[in-house]
Amino acid sequence: MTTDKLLLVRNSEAGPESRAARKERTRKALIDGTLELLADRSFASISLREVARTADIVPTAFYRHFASLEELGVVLVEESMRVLRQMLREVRRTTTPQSAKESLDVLVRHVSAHEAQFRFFSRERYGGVPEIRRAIAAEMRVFSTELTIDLSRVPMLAQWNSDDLEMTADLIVSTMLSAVIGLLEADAPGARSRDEVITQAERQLRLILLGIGQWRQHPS
Amino acid sequence: MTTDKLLLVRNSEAGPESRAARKERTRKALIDGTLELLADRSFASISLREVARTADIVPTAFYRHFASLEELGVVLVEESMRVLRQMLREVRRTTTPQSAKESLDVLVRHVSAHEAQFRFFSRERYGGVPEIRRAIAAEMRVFSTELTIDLSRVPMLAQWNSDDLEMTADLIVSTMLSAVIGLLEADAPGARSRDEVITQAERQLRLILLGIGQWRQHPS
DNA sequence: TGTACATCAGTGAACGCGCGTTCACTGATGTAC
DNA sequence: TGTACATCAGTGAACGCGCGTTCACTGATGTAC
Repeated sequence: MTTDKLLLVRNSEAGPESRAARKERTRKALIDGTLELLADRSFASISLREVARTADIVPTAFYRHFASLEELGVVLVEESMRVLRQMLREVRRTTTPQSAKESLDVLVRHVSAHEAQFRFFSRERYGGVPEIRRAIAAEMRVFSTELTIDLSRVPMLAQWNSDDLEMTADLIVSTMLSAVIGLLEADAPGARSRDEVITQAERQLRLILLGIGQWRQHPS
Repeated sequence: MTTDKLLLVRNSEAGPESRAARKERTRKALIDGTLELLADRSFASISLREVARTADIVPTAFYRHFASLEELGVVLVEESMRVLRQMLREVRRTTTPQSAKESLDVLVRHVSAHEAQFRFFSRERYGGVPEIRRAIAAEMRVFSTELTIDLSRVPMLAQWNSDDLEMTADLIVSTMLSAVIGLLEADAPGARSRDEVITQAERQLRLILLGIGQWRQHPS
C-alpha cells in the first residue's frame, strides 16, 4: 500500500523515473521550449526567465543545466547543424547533382521534420548574435565546399576550373536556401503554397542545370 | 559684441539655427544613431534609452520625435524601402535584363552608398519584428513583380508563360540578394573580398542567362 | 531488508540594474503688438 | 526697435517592472553498510 502510493507520486503513468532521467527530461524541455519561443522572435530578444517558464522550473534551476543563455544558444546551433549535416549526407548519398527532384524531396522532408531548427537557422543566420552568426556562416561554407566536390566528380564538369565549380555550387545552395525559407513561410497569409515553392525551386534548379550545360560553349 | 557672443553660443560655425532646424537635426541624429546601433545587432535588441544616448538627448526627449521605438522602426523600414526602390528604378532605367554587368554595378554602388540601410534590411528580413518582416517581404514581392514585367518585354522571352517568367525573376532576385549579403560581409575575416563577390555574382547571372536561352528547347 | 548519510534538481527570497513611461519643469526661440 | 507672452525641445526626478544572478534551503533519489 505504502509502496503503491509512493510510486503513484513518483510517476502517475509507469514505474519510477531515475534522477538522471528527470534531469534529461527537464533539459529537453528547456531546449524545446526555447525553440518554440524562437518560432517568431530572435534569440537576442528572449530571456532566461522566459525559457525557464516554458520548462516549468524556477529561473535559478536553469543553471543546473546551462551556465548561461549563450551556452543554450551554442547547443541550439549544434543541434541545427546536426540536422543540416544529416540532411546534406542524405542528399549526397541518395542523389546526384543532376537529379534536382530527389534532392528537393530530401530537403522538403527534412524541413518538415525539423521546422523549428530550420526556423532558428534562417532567423539567426544574419539577425543573430555574432557568435551564432559565425557558426552558421562556417557551416554554410562547408555545405558549399562539399557540393563543389560533388560537382567536380560529375563527368560533364570534369574540365571545369575550381572557381566555376564553386560559383555554381554557391548558386545551387542559395537557390535551395530560398526554397527552405519559402517552405517556412508557406503557412503565412499572402505567401505561396508549399507546392508552388517546391515546383518553382525545381524549375530554378533545372534552369541552372541548362545553364551549366551551355557554360563552356559561351566563354567570356 | 553682445550679439556676437550670442551667435557664438547659438552656433559656433555659422549664423543662428531655427528651432525647427535644431529639431530636424536631432531627429536625424536619432535615425542615424539607430542605424549605427543596428550595424551588428537586431532591432528587437536595442532600447529607447540607448537610441536617445546616441543622439545625446535624455530618454524622455525621444518622445518629442517619435511616439515609440516601433514608430522609429517604421521610419527606418520606409527609408530603406526608399533606397531600394531608388536602386530598382535606376537598374530598370539604365540597363536591360541581359546586361548583368551594368545591373551589378548599380547594385554595388547603392550598397556602398547606403550600407547601413542594406544591413538593416538583410538583418530584419527574417530575424525581425513581425511588422517589419512583413513590410520587407511585401517590398521584395514588388521587386520581383517589376522584374517579371521587364523580363516579359524581352523579345527572347515573349513566348514564356507567366509562371516561368516569375520563376526566373525570383531566381535573379535571390542571386542578387546573395551578392548584396556577400558585399555586406566582405570586410569580415574569413569572408570573400568585394571583387570575388562581384565577379562570382556576374558569372552566376551569366549562367542563369545561358539557362534561359535553353529553357524552352528542353521542356519537361 | 533497514538505516544513516550524500547527492543534487528544483525552490524562493533578495539584490542591483536598465528598462519604458509619467510628470512638472526650464529656458531659448518665435510671435504679436 | 522693445516688450510681453506663447511655444516647445530638452531636462531630471520618479515609478513600477522584468531582468540575470547570489544564496541558503528542501526533500526526494541514490548509495554504503
